[in-house]
Amino acid sequence: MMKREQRETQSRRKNALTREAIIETSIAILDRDGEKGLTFQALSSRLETGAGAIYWHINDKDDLLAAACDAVLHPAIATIVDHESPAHAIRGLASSLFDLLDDHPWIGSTLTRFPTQIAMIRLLEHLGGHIRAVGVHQNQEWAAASTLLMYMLGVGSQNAANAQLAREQALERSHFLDEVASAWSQLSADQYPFVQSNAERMRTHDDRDDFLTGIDFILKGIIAAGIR
Amino acid sequence: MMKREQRETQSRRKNALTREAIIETSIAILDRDGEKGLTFQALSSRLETGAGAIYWHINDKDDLLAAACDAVLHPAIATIVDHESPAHAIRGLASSLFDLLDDHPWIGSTLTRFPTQIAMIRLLEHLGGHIRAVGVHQNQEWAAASTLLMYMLGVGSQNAANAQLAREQALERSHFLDEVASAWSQLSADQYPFVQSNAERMRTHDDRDDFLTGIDFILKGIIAAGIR
DNA sequence: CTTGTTATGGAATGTCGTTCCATAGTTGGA
DNA sequence: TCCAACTATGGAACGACATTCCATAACAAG
Repeated sequence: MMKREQRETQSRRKNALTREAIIETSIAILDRDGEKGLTFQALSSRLETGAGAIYWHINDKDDLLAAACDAVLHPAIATIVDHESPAHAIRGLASSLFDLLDDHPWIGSTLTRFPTQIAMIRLLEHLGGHIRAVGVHQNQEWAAASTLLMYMLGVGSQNAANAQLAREQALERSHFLDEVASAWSQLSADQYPFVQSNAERMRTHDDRDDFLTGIDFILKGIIAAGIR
Repeated sequence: MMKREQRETQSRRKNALTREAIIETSIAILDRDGEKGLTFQALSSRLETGAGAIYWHINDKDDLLAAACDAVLHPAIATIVDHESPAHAIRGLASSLFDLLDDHPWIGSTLTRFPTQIAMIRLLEHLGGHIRAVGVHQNQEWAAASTLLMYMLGVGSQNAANAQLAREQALERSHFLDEVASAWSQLSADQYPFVQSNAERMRTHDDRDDFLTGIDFILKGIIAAGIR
């Protein structure tokens, strides 16, 4: 009766339910229906089993979400190629990560919710390696890598939240941003001159470009702090 | 039967339940017991009423959370004093915001979850005003303000998640970080040289300092990009 | 006092995550 | 071949929760 620990993975039964199958199906549901779509009801009906069987393979829903997150992130991070310079490498990592979080918005909130996940350690490690290659002073390398990571997670969560809100209103993402832009452009120019005058930009801008511009700001700042 | 819209706020009853009282009590519960502590059960028992009465004044739980968020942020942002330079002002705003999110960790996740909140517009407006004062080129002012905001939200969500995990394990925040540091320091130095060698720093570092160092990186990068 | 509106509080509903448990499948030994 | 012992299953049961429903209390105006 001792759950399923780290035992050998050989299936003793045909059509056996496996942890991997559960995670893959979960990812499919998350991608299609978002975070709220992943219920044990939906999961067990898709897997043609009961909730109890699923719990033999996973601890709880948090475990499942963290595993799904890792299953998507791990191979994606591993395949990132090296670049000519550390700065390019960081930019490339950020770029890949953005695309990944854009395809799987649920990762943004999940990754933030379970900070001890191995996926985040791997991200930090990659960032840290490049940061060291840049030649940042040892006292600042941690802060530099953290800053980049926190920024990436911030954008990721934000995109996730936008995707979630758009889904609730059954809107396309672009239409959703259109509505935000309209609302912001109607703000009083006295009270909110900055937001109001930039509202139009919401309609036309490219999230990805803005994100990478932010990465460039941070990189520039890190390097500038280092050479001083 | 048309709920309670924007009608006049005069109470027609003594000991009247008001939206404001509900929000204040919610904030008290959130501060004491975290996000999971805020249930309609807890809320109605504290207010000595029923769930139905509460729903007369609020739309749903999301409405309540957003309102609580705003009720804390609005006065806090408004009282931020001006500083000698725009860069100092941004640093001051960041600093105040950090302390606020540290005192009310639930704001971190709530603010991220409802991006259309007025509170976020106000934050952007403040940041944008200072960014303009710095003299950033108009093409970049939006990206610059967004970068700062995304970074702040990233750190905020992360602190919120840490606080939540610490609460679940009934640990003090410092003990929680201690455990993270221990786990990270036991990582293989081959696979994770950067994280492993910085694990010790987790135990001694000051979150606040790291956060502000990140703000400085970004500011430096924004300014460097502008003067080029 | 009467009537209509505003507001209340608690019961009822439906959806979750999670646990329980009877039982089926599988393996290794007698 | 039969028999335990372990592994795994599926669905019922449970408790917590957000939300809705509804009878009725409190109030204002006439």
